[in-house]
Amino acid sequence: MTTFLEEHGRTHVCGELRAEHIGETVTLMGWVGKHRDLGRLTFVDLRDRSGITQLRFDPHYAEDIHDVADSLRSEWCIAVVGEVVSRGANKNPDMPTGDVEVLPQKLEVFSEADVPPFVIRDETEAHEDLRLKHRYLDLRRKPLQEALLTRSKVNALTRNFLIDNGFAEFETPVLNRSTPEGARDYLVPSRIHPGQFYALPQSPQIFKQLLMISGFDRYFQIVKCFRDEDLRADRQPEFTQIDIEMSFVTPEDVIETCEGLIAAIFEGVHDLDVEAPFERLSYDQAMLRFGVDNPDMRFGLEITDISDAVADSEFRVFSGTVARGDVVRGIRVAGEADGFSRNDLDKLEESVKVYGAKGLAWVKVGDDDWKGPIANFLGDAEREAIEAKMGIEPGDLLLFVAASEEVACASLGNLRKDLAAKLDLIDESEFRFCWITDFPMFEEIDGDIHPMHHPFTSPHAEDMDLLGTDPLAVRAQAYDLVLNGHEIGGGSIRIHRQDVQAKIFEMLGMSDEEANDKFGFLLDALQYGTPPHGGIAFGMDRLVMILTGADSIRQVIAFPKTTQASDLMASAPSDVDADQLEELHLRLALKDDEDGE
RNA sequence: GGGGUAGUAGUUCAGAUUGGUUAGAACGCCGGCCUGUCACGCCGGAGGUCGCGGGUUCGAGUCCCGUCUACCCCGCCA
Repeated sequence: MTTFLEEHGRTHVCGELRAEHIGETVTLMGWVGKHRDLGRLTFVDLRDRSGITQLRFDPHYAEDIHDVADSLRSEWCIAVVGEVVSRGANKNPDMPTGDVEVLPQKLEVFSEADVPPFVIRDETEAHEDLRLKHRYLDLRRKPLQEALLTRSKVNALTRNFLIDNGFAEFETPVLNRSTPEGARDYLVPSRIHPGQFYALPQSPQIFKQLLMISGFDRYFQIVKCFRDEDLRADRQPEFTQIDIEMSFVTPEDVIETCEGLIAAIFEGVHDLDVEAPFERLSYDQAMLRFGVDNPDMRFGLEITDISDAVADSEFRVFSGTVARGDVVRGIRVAGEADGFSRNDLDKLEESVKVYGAKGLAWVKVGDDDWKGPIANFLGDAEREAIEAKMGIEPGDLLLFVAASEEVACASLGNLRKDLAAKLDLIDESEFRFCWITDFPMFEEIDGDIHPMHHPFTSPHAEDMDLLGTDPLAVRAQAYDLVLNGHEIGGGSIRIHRQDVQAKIFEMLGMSDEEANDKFGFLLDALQYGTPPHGGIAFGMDRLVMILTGADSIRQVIAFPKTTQASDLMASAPSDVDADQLEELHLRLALKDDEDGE
């Protein structure tokens, strides 16, 4: 006996049939969407990833399959053989295949389906946790199918562009040694080496540099990376980078290549001409004007420093802050003096307190006077000075934070985003790129110096002398690509001189012994004729998220994890057998309140 | 580690302010009718550990304490 599939191959997909196919006999395979039973006449929407075709079961045509047709239920996987016919006067202009329907003469049920836990349709109301538990069903929905197909397209466009531009793709180890800097590592115990561990890569950074030393010139890899840190809407513990490295290049060369790649991706996905070169902003400028190093440039609401204007203010909160060496900065919200109630302003104040601000001072600019709790403390001279800096008009709302530079930036930077959302200032169809350049080489955390990017980043040539005297003033040859307020890529020119690399390790508080233990292979390799090189890594998930208009990278990852880093479908992580632990030379040391689940 | 929001039929929610008879609706599901539907329509029906544990009370979906899970944010993310 032959099976249905042996007798009938799929001739078309469900989104394909048009008026021109009328009269053809076709074989379609897919899933039952809606079935509408009108008594003797039954309509079934047959769905696959290409779209939907309406099947019409009419006993005049095939009496013998009508009972089976009536028994069809949602999400059954079936096949039909039938004739494509016109819908005549009953065309459905809302669907691409709406001119036609298929009259099945044969019906094969491959698999029946349980009633799904949520209805499979484009717009679902089901909560995300339920959908994650049955991800294979959620992935039947069109928005997720489109997102993953876009992701596949980005993969292909990336490979094509880079291969065409002389890049070669290499794989690097997933099982690697743990290195001290950066994020927390995911560790893998070694069975063969008792007590020792591999680490999963946070990025293939050192390996790609070693490939440059080997002479491969132009490397790329689309690669999974792992960081054991807390999750966010745009952060997963495993994520995908488009990893790129080039030899004999300046930052300009890397940037130019990236702009070409991005343009190719946007053209391929959205048929959109991306304007290059992209806007550039130094890190200092970005922090001053936007408060963050990933500014959303689709709207204004820039931040203004008014410290000088209020240094001698009667308003002690302002003058005292400036006297301490901290800053007073503000945002002018044009024409919104009447747009915010006292209650609204209280809410804005709560939102800046999250970032450490003590409060949010506000002024409503009237036609001939300023109003608000602090207005009386601001004299004419101060008002004029503030006006000169912020360009004030009657009807404006002014918002101020007095705090350390760090807190002022963070609070106003995020207030700026909140305001834009509230005032609906963001054009969701716009893609606005910006390079952030000249990052500081180091940042100080609790008195210790840490690399802002990573310890292989090269300082600016002209700042090299500052390494010994004023390390916090040293600028790095590092650049981030920001799109609509998301960092979608970051890279740098790397250190190619062994003595400079050793010096950086030393500055980071690493002894020679420690540096040799952890990075000896890199320091050795740098001794053998290292080309100047640099590169970048793009966050694929974030890029696809923005390309598809998703608001979380979970929507563009086939099987993502929850904010507790769990896979609700596979129930990972999980306990393991005692035998497995034994083999790996591991013994659990759980505290009383940890039961290992 | 911290802050916020949510958890009640299969699903999405209402019910909680003011503790009190039998916890409702819509969608979905099941059955019946229906030959042009495409959010099909009409009639009928089934379906509940009110997240979990404890407490207060004559009585708890409702009040109190604890806890779990999901989401958003801070910290963290070279």
